[in-house]
Amino acid sequence: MHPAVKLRHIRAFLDIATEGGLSAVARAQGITQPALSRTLAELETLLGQPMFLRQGRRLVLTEAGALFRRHAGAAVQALEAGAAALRPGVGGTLRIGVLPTVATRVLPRVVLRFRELRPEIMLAAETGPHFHLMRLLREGAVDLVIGRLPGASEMAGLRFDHLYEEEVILAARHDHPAGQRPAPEALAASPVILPPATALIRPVVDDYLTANGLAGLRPLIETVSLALGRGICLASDALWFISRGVVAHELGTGEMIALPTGARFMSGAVGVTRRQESVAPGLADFAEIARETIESEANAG
Amino acid sequence: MHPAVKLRHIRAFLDIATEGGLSAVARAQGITQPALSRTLAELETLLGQPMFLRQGRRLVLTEAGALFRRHAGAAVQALEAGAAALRPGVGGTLRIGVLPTVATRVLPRVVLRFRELRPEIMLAAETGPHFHLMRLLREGAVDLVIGRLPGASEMAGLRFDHLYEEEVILAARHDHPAGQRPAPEALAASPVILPPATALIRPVVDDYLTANGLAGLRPLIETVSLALGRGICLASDALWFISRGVVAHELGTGEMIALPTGARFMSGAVGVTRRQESVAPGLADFAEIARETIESEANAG
DNA sequence: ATGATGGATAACCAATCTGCTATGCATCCG
DNA sequence: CGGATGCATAGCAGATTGGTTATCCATCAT
Repeated sequence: MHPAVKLRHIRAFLDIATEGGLSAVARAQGITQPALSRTLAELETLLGQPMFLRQGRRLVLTEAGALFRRHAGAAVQALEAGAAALRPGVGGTLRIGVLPTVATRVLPRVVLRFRELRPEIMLAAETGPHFHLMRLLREGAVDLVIGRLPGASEMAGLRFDHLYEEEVILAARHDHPAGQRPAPEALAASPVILPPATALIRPVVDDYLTANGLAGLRPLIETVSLALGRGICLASDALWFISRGVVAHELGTGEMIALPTGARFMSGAVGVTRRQESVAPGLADFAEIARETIESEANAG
Repeated sequence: MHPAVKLRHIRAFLDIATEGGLSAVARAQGITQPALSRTLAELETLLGQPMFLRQGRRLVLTEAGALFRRHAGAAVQALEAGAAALRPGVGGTLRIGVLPTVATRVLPRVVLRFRELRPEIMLAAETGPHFHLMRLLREGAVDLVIGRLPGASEMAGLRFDHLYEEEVILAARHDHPAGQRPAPEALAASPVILPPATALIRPVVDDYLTANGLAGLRPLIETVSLALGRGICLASDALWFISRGVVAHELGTGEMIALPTGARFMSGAVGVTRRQESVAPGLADFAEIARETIESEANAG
């Protein structure tokens, strides 16, 4: 691009494009119409082609103009967002929907890091079953949902950024009698906790059970709640089908173990889902911070 | 943002950030070090806080600086891309991976529209089974893949933008004897064409068959090829499990029909998959054009 | 320690910018 | 048709810009 293009040109261009005329914009900006006219003429010269068709006294975007407008708009928006990010003080609220998978391990780090970088933005977390969160997302009541990839049928108008891959495991208390015995065997002998029908991982678990001749198995209870599931597992011989992330902490401390299922069958994508056109304050940063956090962790681990 | 911030400031800032020093940048830009020093100082004043820590004679980005850098970088990139989009002449090549679903109906329109808007960019289309295309995408041999959402396990580092929802249907020639009889019944009486094991929709079809007590059904052949599948269907009583988009044209002309399956079970997301960080020429425009095309079609239809 | 390197600051200045007014011309609306 | 509205062009002027040189100071490497 010609280096003489200035932000002033871009701003003027964008205003004119939205307004559809010079005089109104000029008045609004407190300058005269000729000044603005010249600014626009300059830009068109620098870019090498007209941005508007002069139809009578109306200005309508050329194809090239419309194309450039998109880019220019994005550019200015990015810049403004950058400056806004620096301004201390209130920066609005970023509302995030949290699925259980990420609540234990990933999200705390992301949140802490986010707070460092964007202290002016308040975070509000909403939890619940995925369909609830997806509806909130669609309605605009939350700005993003972080967790497992939603079902394909729910993705219209949404955008998904992948963070990492995560499996469903079969968790038990550390001194569970099944020990290292293969999972199907253990499943027949112990009470089982399944994810509820509303959970994204439930179909995957059902498939596994069917494949191992355990279709129709009657669970002790259905839950993905850490507090509840863990409590039951620790106090009994129960086995729990759950995303690894949910019990990552307990696996780390040795309080719980993952029984070998003999298959890495039950893995799925975890990431950030947002509305495609959303520009909530800090959203882009949150997504990027999440990615960086995962990455650095992967490299460290 | 303070309106006195100029592109010059931004450019200088970005250069300094990458270089890590003033003198080198000043030399490279053909200006003196004091000039650049002042430019930077101005920017920091306008933004309200320092972008660099002066550690000895080294300049290292502050947290705020790093944050702003991301935004600023994106902004400049967007602007440059916009200007580049206007420049007529060679604009590089955008290599797209095409899955069968979109080849018939959606992609032709998108391509034509893209050609209008970005005539300088050459499009090169690659087809094949999805895992092949995903590998090409990952390796950088294609810039995007358009079609059904890839399996979760393949999405690491990728980004997915949803375009529309599409079902798998059971297609047959228009005067098929099964007529409006429910699909499960018809399936027992006719040869069946299934998608190959490498196709994304195969598991979905298998689930359907299992649910209808037809697991293990032996297909006439496995294919998602329009030419082959259509040829066989038209010349026989064969029934074909295929994404609606593949035979959309034939459904439109009445040459083929969709048998009622009594379930909208087999739907899935269609969209654009790309590397998260990719900035191939025209990529963003292609994705946006695809979205607009779908949208306008949805509104029109 | 010491010379070399790199950044900050100050004083200065020419070129450019960015506004203005005046004016012309086309179009739209009664 | 005629007045009002809106864009383009031209000429002009003050403010600003964006560079310069000179100088100082801190740090780093030898």
